[in-house]
Amino acid sequence: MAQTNPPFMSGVPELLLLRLLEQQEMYGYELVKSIKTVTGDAISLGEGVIYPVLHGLERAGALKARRKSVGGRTRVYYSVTAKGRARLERLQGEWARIESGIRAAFDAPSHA
Amino acid sequence: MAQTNPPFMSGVPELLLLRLLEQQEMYGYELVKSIKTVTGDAISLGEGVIYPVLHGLERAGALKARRKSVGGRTRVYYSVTAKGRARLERLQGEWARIESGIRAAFDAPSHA
DNA sequence: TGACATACCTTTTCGTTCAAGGTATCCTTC
DNA sequence: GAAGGATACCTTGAACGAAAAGGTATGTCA
Repeated sequence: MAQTNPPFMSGVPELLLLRLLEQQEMYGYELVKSIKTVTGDAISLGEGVIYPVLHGLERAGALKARRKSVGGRTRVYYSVTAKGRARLERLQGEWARIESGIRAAFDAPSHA
Repeated sequence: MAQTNPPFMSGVPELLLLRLLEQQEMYGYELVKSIKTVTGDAISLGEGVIYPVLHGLERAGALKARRKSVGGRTRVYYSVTAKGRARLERLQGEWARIESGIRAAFDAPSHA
């Protein structure tokens, strides 16, 4: 069934990850749970989405990872770098632009 | 270079087309110009995006087309069907959900 | 004649989300 | 001590769909 690229989701995982990690370092599994709660259950991202994005952002130098053993389990904590903060800011601007454009389109008067 | 899937644009063309055509019938070229103005220049979609979406929506029964000759030129006017209106409503709901989720994430308090 | 706007369209590219599956450890319950 | 669920990491494959670039043709204006 693989319902891919559902409407309006492109770029959203990256934006949310950067936002959450900007506030405090977290690990993948934790981020999955966190996104669901901070968005008030509006947005839910699976691990299959989170991990690739995390790795991609790390490769791009936007995130920094460090391993930490907690109770026999290994966690990989991610935090945002200066480059990541810049990226977040750019993405936020992009989002604001699109969002305002759509709002404008729907606020426009109904007749010609 | 083909910068595909730019952040936050998935589903947006379809949403805007349905919104504009809900208000009055229009043809492709006109929609390209219209989207730029109603969104306050925030969103600009090329013909390579508009036409495929238009055709897809027509095939799906969301739009109805009729050809019209105007000054030697042929225009294809599109209007929204009942099915299209339902689709627009569903998409609007989707958009509202995502938008509210992101707003919630950014309104959340900055510390743990 | 040339240039530009109008008006339609298709093809190709490729990034990205998602579902599904895979491994391993820990904790609780029976 | 077996079973099941939660925790925690990860990869693969598919499919979608936005964008760029290119293509055709007519009208208008200088």
